[in-house]
Formats: sequence, structure tokens, C-alpha cells
Amino acid sequence: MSRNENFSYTIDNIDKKTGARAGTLHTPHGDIKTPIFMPVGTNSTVKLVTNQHLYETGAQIILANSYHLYLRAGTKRIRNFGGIHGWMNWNKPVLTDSGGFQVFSLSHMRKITEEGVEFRDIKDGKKHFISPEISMEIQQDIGADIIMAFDECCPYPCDYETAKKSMERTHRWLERCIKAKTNPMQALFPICQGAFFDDLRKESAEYVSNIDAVGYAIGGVSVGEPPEMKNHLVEYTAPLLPHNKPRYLMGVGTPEDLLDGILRGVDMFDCVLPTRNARHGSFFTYKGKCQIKNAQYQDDPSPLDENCNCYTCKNHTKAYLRHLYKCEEGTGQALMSIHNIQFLIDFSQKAREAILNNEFEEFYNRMYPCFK
RNA sequence: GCGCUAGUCGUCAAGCGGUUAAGACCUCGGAUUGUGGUUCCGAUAUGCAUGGGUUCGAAUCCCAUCUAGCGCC
Repeated sequence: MSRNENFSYTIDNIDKKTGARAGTLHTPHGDIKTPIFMPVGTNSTVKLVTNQHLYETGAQIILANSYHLYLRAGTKRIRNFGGIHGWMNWNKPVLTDSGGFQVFSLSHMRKITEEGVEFRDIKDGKKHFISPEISMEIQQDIGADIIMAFDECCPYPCDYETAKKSMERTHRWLERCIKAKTNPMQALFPICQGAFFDDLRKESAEYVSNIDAVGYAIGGVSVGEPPEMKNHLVEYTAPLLPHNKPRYLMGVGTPEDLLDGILRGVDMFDCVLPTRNARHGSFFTYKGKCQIKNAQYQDDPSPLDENCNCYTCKNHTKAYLRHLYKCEEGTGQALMSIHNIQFLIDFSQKAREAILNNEFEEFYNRMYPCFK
């Protein structure tokens, strides 16, 4: 892969005590201040949240999902509407998942071969096939700023031989992705795999590091492993990736995951949790995670979090939000999605401020107990 | 006033002599990690209108009382 002039990453500071990183990733649709939490908008919308509200949360980049958009909107259609930015009228950076994760998460209806993956549509049962080349075509039609390599994600637990074979195939698929990718306005992030085996992770990290990419991802986490394993894996793997490039820990996470990841040198995170949790009634605060449906909130005149200045917290009380949930009014879910998204983005940006001031250790120690 | 019918969790109910008194909703908790999720999991009746009786055994049968609905004077 030749050097991509449309993207660059600047390290703004490295926390003196912890080594946590603050940086700026320049993309064709604007800058991303890291560490950053990226909200997930699988079907080219962050569920229940309008673009206007999303801009207000401070979202700097959102995700969309190749697998879902390929099946539903049709990626040629999206291309004809000016790509994802025109299609959903979103003017900031976008990242697309390759569909690789669905190979894992929808595993009971797929067949993996060296060529690619055959699977059935969740909804209509129709057969489809995605290969690294097809994934690149899909992602180039969608036109996100950052696109992901088509990888294979191992389940947890997973035996060594399976993990090794899977990792090697992911590497071969990566080479095919690189060959198939042509649009210089997009950055392809390779993904480090290797399950929970140090030597495989080392091999994979070294393999992907040999490719001159704009950024690198750590995949295969948040698949049901204990938190200590994830922390060990990240602590072991992140330093093996290029120091001067952003590192993206895929599918993570909770506020404590963000703290743990940032501490170990991760710059980018994404997770469905804030929006899914919001839909199911739980919300993040600087005092921990809470459930809006709890009876204790029925007369509570305070916002979800006293220190949050999201749209929801500026305008509504817990009592009102609880009422909306009790009545199954979707507005409640929408309002709380806004809050949870802004919470994690604010949280990542507070971490950034702390890093810029070389105070990340204090920030970590202050925040961590809140989420345990 | 008389007759008939019925009373089981906050609600709707199953049960019709031997059950640990189903289930649903509500209520109360909890889960959720590159989104098959308005989803999933758990908790909640020592008690069947009340009081007697029959029986080895009663929410289930009998009697009385109360309450409700319907009908008739």
C-alpha cells in the first residue's frame, strides 16, 4: 500500500507517567481528536438519533456496517446518492466495518472458505457471498473515510490451531484487500488477530505493522473473554503496532474499557453499548451505570447526570424519562441514546485533556472506581 | 324483598377433592461490548371473599354471611 496523502496522524502528547496518547487524525472529512469514542450507526443511522443531535453530542466520526448496508440499502444505491456522506447527509468522517465480524457473530448460518464467506441473509434467507475483494468493492461504494480489512474473528474460547489458521487466513485476506482497494480518499485499516495467544498476537501485530497503513486495529476482543484477558491482550499487542499511527480497539466498550484501553495505548473505540443500553433503559453517569426504570427515579427532578450538558440533560428530568420508558415511548430511548453517546464522547475527550496535561493517571484513578 | 350466577396476586385469569395454586400483564431488580435486540434473564399468592362444616386430605363439596352482576316483584 502506498502512502496516503489524504490522511495523517499527529501525536499531540504522550502522558508522561502512563504513556497514554492524545493525537489528531486528519481525514478528508475533518479531524478526529483522539482518544475518541465512535458511535455505531449500523444501518447508516445511529439508532434513534438525528444527525443534528449527533453533531451536538460532539461525535467526530461514526461507524456504518458494510454487511447490513449491502443487504438492505444496497451499496450501489448508496454510491449513487453520493456515498454514505450524501446518502445520510452526514458531513463528518465515517468508518465502515468490513462485514468480517458478521462472519463471527452470525456464524450459525455461514460457510468460510479460502475464497471468502457464504452466508444467508438474516431476514429473507437468501444466499450471499463476500470475499475480501467484494468487501472492498462494497466499502468503496459506501465511501467511508476509513474502511476495514475483511477479517475473521475467532470465538472465545478458541483452540490454538484454529486461531492460528484463522489469523493466517486473515493475513492472506488482508493482502487481497490491499490489492483490491483503489480509492485514495479512503484509508484501509488492517486488523490484528490471533485470539488470546501472545505469540499469535505478536506475529499478527508484526505482520500488519509491515504494511504502511494510516491506522491499525486490534480485532477479536469483546467476544466473551474475562476483562483481565482483554487488558493483557491489549497491553501486549498495542505496543507492537506502529507508534506513530492510531490504534483502534474494535467493539469496545464500556467507560472502564475506555480507561483500560487508553491506559494501554489505544486511540479509537467503537461500541453499540451506549445506544443499545439506552434502548434498554440504562444510562451512563460519572457515578456509574444506572437504570432509568428503577422506582427511585419516579419523582427525581434531576438530569441523568449533573455534570453532563447533553441535550437530554439540559432539557429533561429523570422522572420524565422514567415515565417515557414506562409508557414505552420511543422518545425516551432517543433522548437517552443522545445522553449515552455524548457521555462516552465527553469521557474520551476528558481523557484526552488529562493526557494533554500529563494527568491521565489521576484521571484514571479518579474515574475507574465509578464504573467497577 | 325474592331468585339465579359469580367471588383465586394490583389486573386478566388456569385449576373443578391429593399441584410446590399454571400463565399473561403490571410492579420490582438485573443483563447487554466491530447491533439478528422495544430484546433477554430473574423476583413477587403459606394462600383462593369471610366464618363454620364434611373428608385421611378442600381453592375445589355443604351451610351461613358479605360483596358484585343479572332477572323478577
